[in-house]
Amino acid sequence: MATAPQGQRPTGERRTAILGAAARLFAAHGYRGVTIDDLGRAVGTTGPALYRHFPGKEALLGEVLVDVSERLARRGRALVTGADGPEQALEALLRGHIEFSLEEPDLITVHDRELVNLTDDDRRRVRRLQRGYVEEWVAVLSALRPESPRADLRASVHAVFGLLNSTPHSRGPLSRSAMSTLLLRMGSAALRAEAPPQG
Amino acid sequence: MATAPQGQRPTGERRTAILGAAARLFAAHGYRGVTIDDLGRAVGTTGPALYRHFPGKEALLGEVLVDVSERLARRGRALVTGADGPEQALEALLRGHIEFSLEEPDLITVHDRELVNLTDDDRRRVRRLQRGYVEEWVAVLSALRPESPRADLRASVHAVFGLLNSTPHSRGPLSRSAMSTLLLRMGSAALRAEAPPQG
DNA sequence: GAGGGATGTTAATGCTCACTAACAGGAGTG
DNA sequence: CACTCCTGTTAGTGAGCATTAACATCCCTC
Repeated sequence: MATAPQGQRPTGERRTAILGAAARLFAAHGYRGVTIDDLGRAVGTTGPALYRHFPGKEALLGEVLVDVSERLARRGRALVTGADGPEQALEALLRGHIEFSLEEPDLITVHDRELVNLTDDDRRRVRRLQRGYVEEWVAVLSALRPESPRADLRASVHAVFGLLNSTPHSRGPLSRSAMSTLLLRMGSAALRAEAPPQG
Repeated sequence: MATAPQGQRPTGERRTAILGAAARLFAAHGYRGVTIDDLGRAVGTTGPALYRHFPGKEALLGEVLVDVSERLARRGRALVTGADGPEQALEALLRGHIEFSLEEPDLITVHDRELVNLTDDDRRRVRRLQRGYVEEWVAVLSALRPESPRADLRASVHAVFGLLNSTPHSRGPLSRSAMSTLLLRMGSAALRAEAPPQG
């Protein structure tokens, strides 16, 4: 009646539009604060139309989170293997993560906040991917300071993620590039400071 | 029938028990993932008994978040005014925040995550308190490096909060004191690194 | 020992919301 | 044209859950 439902191009462009809207809305209102109808409206359809593309709301969140986690993990691996030694690898990881968090603040927000709303199965999957990404960082750090216990390095990496992921909440009036510089500087200082007093 | 509802001591101890359970459960399952009945059960009553102590679920969340924010802000102010110069003030702020986040990880988690579920009114209140706390840090930093724009300092402070607040997610096998040392070291390195290239 | 306030209990009530049913129309294919 | 996907639409349906009603008990004070 309203808009004609024109046939879709080979790529599920409606699908990706839904995923985008989901990320944006989940970031703004939280998973439980967004209804199926909200999501439908955001992509120009009604709520139930979503079920033509996804089995349900949980699956939607699952796909968003698994996808982010995969992208981060894949990118991390690529950056490390492509780098020329651990010093460079670390800088590449920092720059890559910062770029991601400035580019996709919604995904970062949802990733941090909605783990609790996943299916057990999806949560396991996301956790595994996260672990892989963290271990990528830990391996690089460990090459730089072999004397530090892995547990310390792991905690340091999580701490730096917290620092870098603060972006969605705090960029304020700073330009993207100013924020990027600031985070790079702070992040690498934090990681460099992590060595225990003695040796 | 079951347990006798003995008269309560002058302090609303049931009240504080409820607030404690709320913080714990909200941290574990998210605000929307916790029902009134869950909360009642957690303090040894049934759900509706809560309404004898709080007007509703939203008010409960509001009280938890306003309370944390007030405690942080008050403590921040006290530490700064009691300190001997900005260098010491900064260290006191760092130590204070770290202690808080290690002591009350649930409150930190909820504070970070559930802002979105507050009443507009409560959200405003919490935001104001947060702003006050941030400005406390910014003022100290600004005394240390008067040439840095406030906006940069503000972003730096948020970033360091992200770093320090990573604790609930990442402590792992580290002891409290090891984690505390690590965070202090990383946090102050990050803040010290924040100065822009030139001057 | 009667009255009242504080605190609980169980049983509604009513709303929100994910999901399903039933039906419709366009696009490609023979 | 007839058939079949594919993707929509509107109108249920049923569960979950915050909140309220109605009623019970204990403690305190007079």
